[in-house]
Amino acid sequence: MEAIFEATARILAREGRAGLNTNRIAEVAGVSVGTLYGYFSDKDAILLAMARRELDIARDRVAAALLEPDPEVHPARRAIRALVSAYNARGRTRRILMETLFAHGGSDELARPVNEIAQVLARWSGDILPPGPERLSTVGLYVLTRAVDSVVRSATYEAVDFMTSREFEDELIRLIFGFLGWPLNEDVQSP
Amino acid sequence: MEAIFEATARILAREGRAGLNTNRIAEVAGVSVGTLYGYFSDKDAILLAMARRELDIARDRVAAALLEPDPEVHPARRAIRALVSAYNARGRTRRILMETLFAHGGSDELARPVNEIAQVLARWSGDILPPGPERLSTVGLYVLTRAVDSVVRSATYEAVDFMTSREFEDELIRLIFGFLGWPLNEDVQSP
Amino acid sequence: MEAIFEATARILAREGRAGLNTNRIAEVAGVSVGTLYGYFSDKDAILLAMARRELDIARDRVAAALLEPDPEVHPARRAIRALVSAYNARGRTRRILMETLFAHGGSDELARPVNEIAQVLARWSGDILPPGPERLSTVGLYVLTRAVDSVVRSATYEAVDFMTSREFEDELIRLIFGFLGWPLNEDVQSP
Amino acid sequence: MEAIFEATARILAREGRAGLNTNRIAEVAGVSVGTLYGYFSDKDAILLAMARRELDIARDRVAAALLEPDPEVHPARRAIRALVSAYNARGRTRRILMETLFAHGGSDELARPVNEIAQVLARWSGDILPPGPERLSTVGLYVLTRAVDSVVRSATYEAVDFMTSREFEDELIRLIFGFLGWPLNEDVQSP
DNA sequence: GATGAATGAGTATTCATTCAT
DNA sequence: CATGAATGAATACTCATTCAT
Repeated sequence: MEAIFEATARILAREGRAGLNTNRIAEVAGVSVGTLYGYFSDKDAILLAMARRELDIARDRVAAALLEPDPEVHPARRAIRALVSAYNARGRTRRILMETLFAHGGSDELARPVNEIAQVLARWSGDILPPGPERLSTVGLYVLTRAVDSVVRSATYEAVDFMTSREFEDELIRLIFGFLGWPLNEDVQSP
Repeated sequence: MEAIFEATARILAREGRAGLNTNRIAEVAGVSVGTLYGYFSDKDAILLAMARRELDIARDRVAAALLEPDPEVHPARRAIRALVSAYNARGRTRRILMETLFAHGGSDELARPVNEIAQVLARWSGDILPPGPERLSTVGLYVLTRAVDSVVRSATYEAVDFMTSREFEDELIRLIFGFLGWPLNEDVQSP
Repeated sequence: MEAIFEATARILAREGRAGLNTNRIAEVAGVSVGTLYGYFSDKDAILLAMARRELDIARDRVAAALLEPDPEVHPARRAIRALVSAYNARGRTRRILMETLFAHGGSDELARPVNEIAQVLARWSGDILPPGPERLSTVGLYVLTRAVDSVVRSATYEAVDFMTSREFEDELIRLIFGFLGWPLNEDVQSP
Repeated sequence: MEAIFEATARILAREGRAGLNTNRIAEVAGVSVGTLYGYFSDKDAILLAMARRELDIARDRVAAALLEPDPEVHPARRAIRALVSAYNARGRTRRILMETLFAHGGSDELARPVNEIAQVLARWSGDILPPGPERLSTVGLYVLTRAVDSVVRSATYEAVDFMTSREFEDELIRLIFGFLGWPLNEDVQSP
């Protein structure tokens, strides 16, 4: 039930995890507690389902941004923008959802979307990266993807004011290009 | 009371946040609940105090590593090692503590130690970084410090097996050097 | 609906009263809750109807056993066998049904079948009992019928291993004959 | 806590099992729910503890009655009186307690006090019973003790009006003496 | 200071029952 | 007649916190 997700998100955003209880969710969603338990086995099941959906949405957006054929903007920049906008929406709610998923042993699930992006990149890097020892190892891919993902995440949670600024974007580009050993000017003109 | 911290850490590590309650802490610490409330105003006050202590310890270690005059190992590598070892200890407990601090609006506090390290670096960069546009802006410093800190944090939470490997260290070095535009060979010989 | 009775009995036998709920009954019976409420006004109505049916069946069997013209086996022994076999089937289910009936103020109903048997005996005793003070008073009849009924019931609930043994039968015969002042040898040869 | 037992008994007597809930018990007992859970692990733990106590009390009274050296009244009659008076008090409450104990698999416990009385009788019967085949077998003892116990129990639950009458007592005596093959006149003069 | 028995507000969850389709 | 999604009152149990000893 979309209404239940909506209600949960609203409560989480307004009052945090402490203000969240099943009766409240039902009330805000405009359904009865019974109905709620008809759709979800558990209080946590709601949070978990939301977390997974959130994760999938972000992954899809980033993947789409990467693959989208826009010659004007460098794919890395497009991916960063998608990531920032995904994280920027529902910051607090998102954070609680991810914590819940994590607390339920979902480290794998949390990591999966990032890994899936990493795979897209890996398949890609053959065509784009200069040959040689610079080829990304598993650990290298890990460091790169986590770095980008977590810097954006941190910025969300700390609610920094430069979150959507061009400068933040540029520094992230520098992080990626620097790591890959690419010359920066290649992207400099991107709008 | 150190016993209280010890007990809290033990419970957190063994059973997670769900298994933590004041009566339990008191019991494990070998004191009475009353005593516990003599030292801490609140249940969360315990967690908060622990979180802050944890944060300070990590910051001190990283700062010490940076400043320590060991010509053999590059300061960046020393800092990374300090960071990894700080995060590697008491992973789960640490995570819960930080979440609690965060949930209490302590984003600033969570960010402070990283910022303090950033300041050490900033003061430093004048001497080390080549002059020019590469000078780190505030945002640049933010991205660099968060990137390193959060990659290590992620690796802890995901319990990756290469956590203490040389390769992981090297990739982090690559992340830093690449971002700063430093040539990698400078550090290659570090033991 | 026979299916409903069947389902209820099965659930009761397998999981006891705690596992019994209307949705479950409907599911196991292969009908919808709505249908269930078409046949019974109430959850308890199901149990009550079952209890009454169970009671009637046992009474009929015992009465039939008493009246059946088998010169080989003494009527008392036949009645005991009928009683034991009635109680022996669906022990747990039966017990819960009777408790429910009782809880609904059905002491009278619970007692009725036993009283009806008592009446059969009373009509009979004129022909069989020796005249005199030994004639059974109301209270006497009560004690005799309850004694036999409840000893068998206890044996069911306690699941004693001699439930269907000849010895148990003999001791019950001794209880009856002794109470009535009949000489035991009269029955001794019964197969 | 005696107050908790008292409250539970009162509620059970007035409103039956349906009206019994932990908050209510606490309220009536004049304590808080928390306190209640300090003394009992569970709602059922209260009922169970009460049931066991009730059982012990009845057993002690009957045993005492049997052993008490009153030459005026026959021991069997004294035991019956003790039993009737034990069952007569708190009929409904008692019934619910025993059902609970039974439902928790306590058939053994329910049977124990009766068996203990049976043992008292067994040790005794050597001195009193005429020698010969009339010696009570295990099954015989079972039938006798259950018969007496359950007739009285039935009378309680059905709330018969002759519960405390001399006639009921006499018929129970007849049940016992008849079963044992004792002549009835032996007890006829008992007051 | 230390103790720990007592408190009671708070919450997840169940399940008999209804009624629009 | 049958269905089964929706209802929501009811209830066992937890645990942070207090305060008389």
